[in-house]
Amino acid sequence: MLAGAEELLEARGLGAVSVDAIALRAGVSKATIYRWWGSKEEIALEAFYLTLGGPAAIAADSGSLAGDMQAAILARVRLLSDRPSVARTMAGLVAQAQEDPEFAATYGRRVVEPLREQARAAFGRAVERGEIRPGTNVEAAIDLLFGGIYHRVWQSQGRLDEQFARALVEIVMNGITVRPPSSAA
Amino acid sequence: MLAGAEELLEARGLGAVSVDAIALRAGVSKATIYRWWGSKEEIALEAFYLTLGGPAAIAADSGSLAGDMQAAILARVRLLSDRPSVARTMAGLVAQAQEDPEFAATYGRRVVEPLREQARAAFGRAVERGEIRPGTNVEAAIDLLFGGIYHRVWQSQGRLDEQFARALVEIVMNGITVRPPSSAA
Amino acid sequence: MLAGAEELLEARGLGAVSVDAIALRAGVSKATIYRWWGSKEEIALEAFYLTLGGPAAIAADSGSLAGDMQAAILARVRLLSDRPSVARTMAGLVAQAQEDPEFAATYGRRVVEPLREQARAAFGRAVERGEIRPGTNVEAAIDLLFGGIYHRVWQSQGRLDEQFARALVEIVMNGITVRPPSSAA
Amino acid sequence: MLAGAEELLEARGLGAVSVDAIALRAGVSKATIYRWWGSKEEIALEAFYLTLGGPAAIAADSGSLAGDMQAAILARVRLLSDRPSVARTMAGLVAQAQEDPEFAATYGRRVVEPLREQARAAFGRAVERGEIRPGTNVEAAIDLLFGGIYHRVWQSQGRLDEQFARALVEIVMNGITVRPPSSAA
DNA sequence: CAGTAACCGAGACGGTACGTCCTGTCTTACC
DNA sequence: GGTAAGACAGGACGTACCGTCTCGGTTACTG
Repeated sequence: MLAGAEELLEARGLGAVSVDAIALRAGVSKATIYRWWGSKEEIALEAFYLTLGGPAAIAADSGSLAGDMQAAILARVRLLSDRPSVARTMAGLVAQAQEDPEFAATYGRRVVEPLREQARAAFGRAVERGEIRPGTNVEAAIDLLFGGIYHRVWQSQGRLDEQFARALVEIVMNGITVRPPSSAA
Repeated sequence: MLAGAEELLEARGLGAVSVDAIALRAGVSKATIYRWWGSKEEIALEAFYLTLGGPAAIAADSGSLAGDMQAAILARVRLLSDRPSVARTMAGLVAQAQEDPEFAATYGRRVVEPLREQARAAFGRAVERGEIRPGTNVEAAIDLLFGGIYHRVWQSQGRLDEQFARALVEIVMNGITVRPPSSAA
Repeated sequence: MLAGAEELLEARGLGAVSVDAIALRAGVSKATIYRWWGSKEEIALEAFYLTLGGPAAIAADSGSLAGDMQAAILARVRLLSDRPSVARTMAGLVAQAQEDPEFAATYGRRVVEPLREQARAAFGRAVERGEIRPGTNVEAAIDLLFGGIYHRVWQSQGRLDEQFARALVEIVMNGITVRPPSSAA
Repeated sequence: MLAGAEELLEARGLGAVSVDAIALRAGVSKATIYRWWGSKEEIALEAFYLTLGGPAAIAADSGSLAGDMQAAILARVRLLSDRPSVARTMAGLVAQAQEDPEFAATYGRRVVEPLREQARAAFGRAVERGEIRPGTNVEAAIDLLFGGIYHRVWQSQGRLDEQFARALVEIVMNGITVRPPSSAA
């Protein structure tokens, strides 16, 4: 059922897929669909659940924040560049989240939080190791890194590759200025 | 006409506004709308044109890259936090851009490029001043900064305020690590 | 549903009735209408089905061809003169039949054939009784009688009354020449 | 202009021809069309004017009523069978005449009356010659003859040929009964 | 021979209806 | 008792015409 929905989404995109089509493909009645989900966006979200956020796959500790971030960012970059339909569908989910607070909550819980949680853990380890400056706004750093990816793929429409992923991490780690000041924020 | 559309979008959101409703509100026939625009997303884009990207409002040179970035980021943050309907509508535009390449091109030209252009100019001045490290991936830095904003408002659903804007710029300028090495990751 | 359509047709005429209006009046969705009928003409045809041709109401045998014809012609004349909207609507159906062969078939089956069948039966009895000349073109006689009515009401715009009905039958029965020869023209 | 309209009508039929299409074909602006005609039906009527009724083409006196009728009926039968689009278009004109009294008047004046006038003249000569029974309803006879043709072509959908034309005249002249009574109507 | 009026093509426009599609609810009949 | 099948009201879609209307650019009259 969710598998069929996923195939349809890959093939046609969220906007061009109707609940009727999903029901037909799954050999299921529309009423049954509405018994379990509230909209095609919820179906898409569930269909891509593991792919998009999953139940916080335990990320290995690489020993350095840069390594952990690199791994997380690269994973997401690869997902979005290898399966363009996932990026396309996510844009639809994000749009839906702006119009439906309940869906927004589900989206946050299923997609955003697992990744943030993972990132927070990595930052936590970095704090213990003394890798990052005290007073650093960790939440902002996370928004920066992931936001950079989505902005690239959704808005700038630029190349989304490993080199770009590295550049993101490099900048967030070290900044771009020539002579980093000794105190901050 | 565009004014009426804008009001409707503010009031109801892109998803809940129909072309019929826009036509009715504007005292205009639907055929006329389709003569000039291809979808309600195009109308929304044009209605918010100046607001969203405008014809590259010449940004003042504050003398430092940090100052220029601060100004640009703060402006966008204020736009999205003061007028939540703009953020909501933009999510719909971005989703539409993923499904319609022609619209994506228009969106890029009208919304993304003006801001990037402004940012590129600021970065160019910074290079001349020797403010940033050679080899810095300027495009990635721009995606980071703006992407951070959108990720915050659309996905993290966190507070979007001046403090957040400052944190974004601070991190991109100076990084987060304690002792910035000369090369990274 | 058909009752509502009939009222609308009576009140406004086929040309001025829209499918939307029929749907609204019947408290029915337009999609439902198109699920069952292909055009407003088909609706009109079905709405007037019994009125226009019906399932060949068994016509009584009056004992003579003149009597049978008189009854049939008079019935139609009364229908068209008592309910002018029926005549008006039929003209629209006939026009539609010229442009849509499938509709023409339905029209023939539902409107024309039942009456012709009835008339053929009456002529068959007349042949058995030896009332009519051998070699008579029965089909032409039927077209004459009914055609006379429609020509009067649609084209000549003359009075359509019992006297006219009698004149039609009288002429077809006995001709108009003074001394009917045994062969003609 | 009218020539172009006629071609379009032949090719597509009244229902499928729009005023825009006529204007385009004639290289004329729509406003100009509406300056001269009130509807596409009026255009069609004028385009087929001579064909359909003309300014009472003086019909030759064949010397007998049967001959005169034969000529008139045959002419109309040939017109409708040789140019099916004329029959098709006329059905549209007749339908329009039922919905628009002003158009009905024009239609009567241009199409119906010229033929009736010609027929009346022939009947008048027949009366002088003593060919027809006194008290004969001439108007009914005319409706019968022409109506028979239209009923055949529009409703019965049967063959419209010379044999049918002869049968119509034969029946109206001599009736169909074996032994015509000596008094009538 | 210039100035002016009438006309016309082009086509945008407000409006109405079209026929299609999809949504979310409901009922029916089967298993 | 749950479910497929699918009918249904509702409503938006994008298109096609209608009849009206303004534009300019020509003619063809007039002074």
